[in-house]
Amino acid sequence: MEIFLQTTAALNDETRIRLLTFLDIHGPLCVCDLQESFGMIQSRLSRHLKILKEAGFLRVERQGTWAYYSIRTPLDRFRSEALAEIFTLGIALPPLIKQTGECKV
Amino acid sequence: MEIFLQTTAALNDETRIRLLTFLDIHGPLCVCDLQESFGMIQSRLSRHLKILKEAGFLRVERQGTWAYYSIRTPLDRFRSEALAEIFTLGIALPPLIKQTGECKV
DNA sequence: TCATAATATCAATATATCTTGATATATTAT
DNA sequence: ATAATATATCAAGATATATTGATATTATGA
Repeated sequence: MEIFLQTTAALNDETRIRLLTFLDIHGPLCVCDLQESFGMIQSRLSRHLKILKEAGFLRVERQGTWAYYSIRTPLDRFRSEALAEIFTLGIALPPLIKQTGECKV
Repeated sequence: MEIFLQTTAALNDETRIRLLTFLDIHGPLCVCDLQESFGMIQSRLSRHLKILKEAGFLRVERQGTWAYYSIRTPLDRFRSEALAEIFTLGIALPPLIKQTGECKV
């Protein structure tokens, strides 16, 4: 029950839905890329990414000080069906702003 | 987006998860049956049933003063996958206490 | 080691959701 | 119409979650 509610809680937030679709489209991105693209402050992003990771949607690859987030594969049936459902919604996303080596955000 | 969040919000509550599984197992039940079985006060049940109905999980058949709630069929892929996921959790449920005609709850 | 940059966590406030008790609505029987 | 029953809704307090700004942690390079 607990793990299921963790999953549904993760899905029950507009910011996290947008992050999931964005990461699914644009592949592994570091926090500062997302920060620039979404115009959000870092602590807010970090919190939402942690929730999505702990709910089993994301994986993190650390490269030095950077943390690259991407959709975890393979996803189980429920999570991948949720992701598929999200894609039918036609959510408007910001353009990707990718940092070139040095971030300084 | 709004409809999706309505669905995830409905799934993001332990009481509603238990109601969903219970209704899936025991078919159409009126509020007073659920009230007796779960030992919950009526207003609480009514509220949760409304949320599940508006999120597309339940349908209601009115028969006189009784309102019979059951799982809506057919469910779309996301909702039925959610229901399937719930069943893998092995949630403990109360025994069904069915009213015999007159309710008086 | 020290400075800098990227990310994570904490504390406080704001917002949303759940529960309860009271009240309202609707249907049936007298 | 009145009374009784089943269900729905409302208002208030309790609990949980989101956002923000500040601080802590971690890794890199001088």
